Amino acid sequence: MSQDNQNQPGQAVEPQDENQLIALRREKLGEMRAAGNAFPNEFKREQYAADLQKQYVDQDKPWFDDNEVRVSVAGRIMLKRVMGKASFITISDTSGRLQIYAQIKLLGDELYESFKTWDSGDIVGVEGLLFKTQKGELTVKADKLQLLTKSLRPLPEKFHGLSDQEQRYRQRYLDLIMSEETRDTFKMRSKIVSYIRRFFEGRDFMEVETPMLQVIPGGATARPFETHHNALDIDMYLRIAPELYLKRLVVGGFDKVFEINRNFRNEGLSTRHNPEFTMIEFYQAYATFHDLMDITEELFRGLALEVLGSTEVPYQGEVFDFAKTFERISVTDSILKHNPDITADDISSLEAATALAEKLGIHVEGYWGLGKIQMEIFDVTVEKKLLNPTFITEYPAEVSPLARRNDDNDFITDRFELFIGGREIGNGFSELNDAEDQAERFQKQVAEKDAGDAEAMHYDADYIRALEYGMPPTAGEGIGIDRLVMLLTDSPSIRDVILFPHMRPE
RNA sequence: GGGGUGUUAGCUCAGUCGGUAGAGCAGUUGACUUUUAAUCAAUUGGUCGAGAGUUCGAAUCUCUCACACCCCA
Repeated sequence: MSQDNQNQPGQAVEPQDENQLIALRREKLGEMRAAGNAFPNEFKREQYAADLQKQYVDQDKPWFDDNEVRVSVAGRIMLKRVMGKASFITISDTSGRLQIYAQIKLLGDELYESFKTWDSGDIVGVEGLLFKTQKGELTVKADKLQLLTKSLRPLPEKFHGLSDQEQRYRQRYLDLIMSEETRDTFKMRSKIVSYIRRFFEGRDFMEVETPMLQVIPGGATARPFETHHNALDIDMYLRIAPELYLKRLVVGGFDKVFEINRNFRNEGLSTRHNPEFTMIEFYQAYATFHDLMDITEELFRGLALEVLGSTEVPYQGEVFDFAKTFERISVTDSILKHNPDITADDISSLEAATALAEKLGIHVEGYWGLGKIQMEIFDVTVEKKLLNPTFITEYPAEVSPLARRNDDNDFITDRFELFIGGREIGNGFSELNDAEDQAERFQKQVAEKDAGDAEAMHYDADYIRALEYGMPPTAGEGIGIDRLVMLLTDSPSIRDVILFPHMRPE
């Protein structure tokens, strides 16, 4: 709280969207202030709504006549039905909903009259005995009732809720109040992250934290956010990936490490892109990209079973099968498989591939090699068709500056990307641990940067130095958590799985 | 960056051919002691996203801008 804020309680700054409804609630709050402490905090909540619903689901109405169950619950008033000398309200706490019965007989005239002025959205504490209504709904017969927090703003319509998407993203708190579906999505997200963490911990991986503020933004090809460190007087970047730091740790002898954290990329916003997004990256020494594909299948299958209870993953009208072995197919084979009119010759020489790319409407830059052009053709003609989980392998070295070259074919690397629902979900490879090759690849990246590729990598001399000490054969992978959560929660937009997605300021 | 759609009461939405701005919910007042989106009666509430233009007259037609959503690059 700002110290120079001279405003006294109750004389708050006039909000711009003040209206009749808010004004009246402010008046009610004013009366509460005059009557004593308007924001009491000594109420002790003892039970959660959902626990009680679960615990007493099998007890019938007469049971409660013989068994006194006294509870103390608290939550937000979502529904209110006043019938003269008795009322029902439905409150919502973090676990679920519970009905409260308020009678003038039990509460007394004064409290009951006051209660009738309370509004939906207000937060209340309730004590009383449990019973079941004629329709069998578990209800608390309130003998103590206290308004804990006055809500000054009216809630959205009780039946339709908040449907304006912009408002749901900008005022997520309101979306969470109104939508069980939204609450479930983020509970699911928490479960997913928790499962992933346990999965790797259970395999002796160590969780680490590496710099988010980096002097050289490395580990991926993307535009970084720039910032400045005043004391050191140097420009710094928000990280686009943790990769190079995690591999330094493998050099240091931490054979199995993982990090779940945010990356930042200074790019456009879309249903699949948010400027900050969450990735898990994990690295395992003495493993290959084949091992990673096995681990990934195991992880995804386990996750689906854990959070959905099934290996069939419904998504936007499709169903993806996580039970079957994930298809493994090379970049070039996948192009041929999904495009009967494209021949192997069309994509095996720079000239032919360039011609094909241009026919597909791709703007080919002069510095692109065959590998880059193949990937562009793949992006346009294959990616969207990869619905069931598919590992695409044999990525060109040209577009894989950190991956180990294939022993039999140095045009390609021991790398894969995982696609589900037509979207890239993961990217992994056997790591390039040849310091001299890595130095050359960095130099090539620098040349591409000079040639106009703003996303090309910087030369990271300390990373080369680390590799020169020797990194054991290692494989590493990154998985986009947000896109994974989208899949498992059947969410069409990345904004639906990020609590506070980035929007243009109001 | 390009295209499409949208923006009307606190919320969910109507608004015909350009002719005085509508409903439901919420709110307010009254009735009602087992309701279930309670019900019944009455009633308050509007810079129609912003600006300009056409017109006797614009929520409605035209243009510009803002924001959002969707599609494409």
